[in-house]
Amino acid sequence: MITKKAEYAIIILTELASHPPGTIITSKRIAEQRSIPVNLVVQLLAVIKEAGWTSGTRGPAGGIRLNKDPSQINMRQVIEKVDGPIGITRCLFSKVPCQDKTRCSLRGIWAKAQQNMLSVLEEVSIKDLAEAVKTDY
Amino acid sequence: MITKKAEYAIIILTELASHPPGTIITSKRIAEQRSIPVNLVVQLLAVIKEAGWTSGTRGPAGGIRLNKDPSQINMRQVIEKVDGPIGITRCLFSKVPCQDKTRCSLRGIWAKAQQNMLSVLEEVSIKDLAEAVKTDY
DNA sequence: TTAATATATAACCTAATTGGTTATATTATA
DNA sequence: TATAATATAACCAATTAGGTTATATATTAA
Repeated sequence: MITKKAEYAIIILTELASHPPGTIITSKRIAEQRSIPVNLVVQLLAVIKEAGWTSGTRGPAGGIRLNKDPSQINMRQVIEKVDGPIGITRCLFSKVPCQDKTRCSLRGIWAKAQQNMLSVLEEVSIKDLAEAVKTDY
Repeated sequence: MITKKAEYAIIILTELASHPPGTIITSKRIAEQRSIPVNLVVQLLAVIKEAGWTSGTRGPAGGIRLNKDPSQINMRQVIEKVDGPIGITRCLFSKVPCQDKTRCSLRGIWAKAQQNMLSVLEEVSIKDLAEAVKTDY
């Protein structure tokens, strides 16, 4: 399952992307705005930063800035960065198909089902999400 | 994630469906044929039986018989019977959408991604799987 | 220079889930 | 009546999810 942490990470990036480019926002503010535990925001921002999508400046007046064009970050990328590789089945994590005939027939089906799911998530960017939120106002 | 138990259940039904209609097979034999722990086969057959797909006769010369046309059982049905309702995200389990704007925008996307996945699993029946295995020989 | 504010990083914790095992009861046949 | 089979329930260890706690480090303003 896609974890809540991955969902939070998407929301955090969306919050950053819904302000003018270059805007610096504090973790605390993001947490308040989106009702996410502050500690989790901080924890997730560390992972997000690892991907190079944001950078942070410390001290008073410090905060987080979005570094990458949000139209170039899609949902799948964020999920995989936070949760690791996606697999709807244990089977899809192993490189080698197993020996059992039925199970091998299944592998192709799992893969197709998963790809159908992922293609939706690949088509939606953080920018799309930020705009969708704005139009809701 | 779709559990190994659900996958096992699919394999068990496929094994039953790959013999002439009405054939009685023991749990032990299914377990050996498909390399599944016997205890798990027994446990899963209890769930499968609940759905009315099979019936068992006890005693020596007893075993399990497939009751339903395997073309009428699809993968999604089996998974949901064993694992319960499917949800790629915690969010999709709650009937009510949450308040946060970003999260509500996400809900529709999760739902679409999940439906794309499920439609694949709905299209494949136990009969399809049993035939796929046969043609592999 | 020091207090306050903010990110950065790591370790820890509890509850639920997964993938199974164990134990026991029941039924039917030889 | 012994044996082979299903039926049912309880149990269990390892992993994961979701989050907290603690501490270090950098920056600014007074």
